[in-house]
Amino acid sequence: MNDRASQVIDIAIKMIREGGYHSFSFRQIAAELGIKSASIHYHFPSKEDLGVALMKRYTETFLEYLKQPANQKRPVDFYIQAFQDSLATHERACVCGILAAEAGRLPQPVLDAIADFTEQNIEWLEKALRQQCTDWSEEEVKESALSMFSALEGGITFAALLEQPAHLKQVGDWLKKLCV
Amino acid sequence: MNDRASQVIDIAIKMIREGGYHSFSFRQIAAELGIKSASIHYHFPSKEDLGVALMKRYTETFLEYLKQPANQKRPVDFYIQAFQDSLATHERACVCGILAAEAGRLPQPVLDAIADFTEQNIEWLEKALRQQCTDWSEEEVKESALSMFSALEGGITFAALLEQPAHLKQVGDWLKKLCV
DNA sequence: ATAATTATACCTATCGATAGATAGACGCAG
DNA sequence: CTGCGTCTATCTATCGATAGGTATAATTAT
Repeated sequence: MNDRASQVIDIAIKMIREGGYHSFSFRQIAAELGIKSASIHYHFPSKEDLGVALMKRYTETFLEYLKQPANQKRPVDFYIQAFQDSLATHERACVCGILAAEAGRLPQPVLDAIADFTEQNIEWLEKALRQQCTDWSEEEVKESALSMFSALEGGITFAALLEQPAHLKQVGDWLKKLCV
Repeated sequence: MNDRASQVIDIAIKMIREGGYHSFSFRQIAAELGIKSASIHYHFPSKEDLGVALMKRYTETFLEYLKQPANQKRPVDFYIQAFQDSLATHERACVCGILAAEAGRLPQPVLDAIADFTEQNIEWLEKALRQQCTDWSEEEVKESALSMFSALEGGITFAALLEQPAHLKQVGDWLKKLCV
């Protein structure tokens, strides 16, 4: 992955945060880079290819962020904080949640990449819950991981919509209370 | 609101469920009705007008549904069931959640209509929680209403994405356990 | 009661903008 | 001199929106 391709992905992700998959175009990305749209087709033959590449990078980046040492003690709290940090930085919802909402109009390979992000996040949360809530049953862990992920995705989406980071903070605090 | 305008809204809502605000066009709706796109502009001068009208109808319909007598005993459980019913019927996420994900590219009046749906839902949930969990503090009620709404919106979005209604059911069951 | 007017609901045709995508040429670095 | 990265130029398709016309129904005025 060379620099240019990486720049293209950066801008595409930024644009997806603004309004989803159908809100970024090769022309707009090219314009921002000072090149032509045909040059982007050189790096990513189709929009679908760019969509998949972008989702893979997004997943990698997010999982990499979660590896920070700060998560050692209370990993669930750290995970919740990651959502709040993302909202604070970008003032927008999670790319995965945004794309998930467009499911019916996305190419299958992109859908697969989104599902992969979801799966990996829930797995990470399950591990975190096993570590932080040692007395929980395996069933409790699995159900909670799924539910917490849903709550955070919904929370960040509506916090971004209403331009109220406090909305997500309340959801986060509420979730933290549940794992004592 | 005459028949034709109502039919237009029906189809637009159906198409939004498939892929959001930018996935329905006047032409496609017209084609499905056997008329021309210009005729839809007669009923709704701009796409923004249609978007607002559609969100208002969606909000009304949903709140009307919640008035069913079945909600008397355990209104929170009934609210959760409403999301599962919607997923079972349409096999798609909530129109409000879908549009919320596109926030950055939606006309302000449409955003306002979405925010209105959100606000009314959370208020409904607060009332339901006061009724069902009589020993909760007002702060608990408010935080829980917000969080439950977020969890259900996130849950239905990802359940639709993964084509796994069980995902939403798990979130619902998890939420029900929290209000004993 | 009849004529004139207005409203309704659609039509055809077209606009400018934008989308994703492709073909073929150019310059430059190794 | 080969090939990577970019260019120009263009294609087809679709978008929201508008102008202007038509036929029918309802309303109003004479």
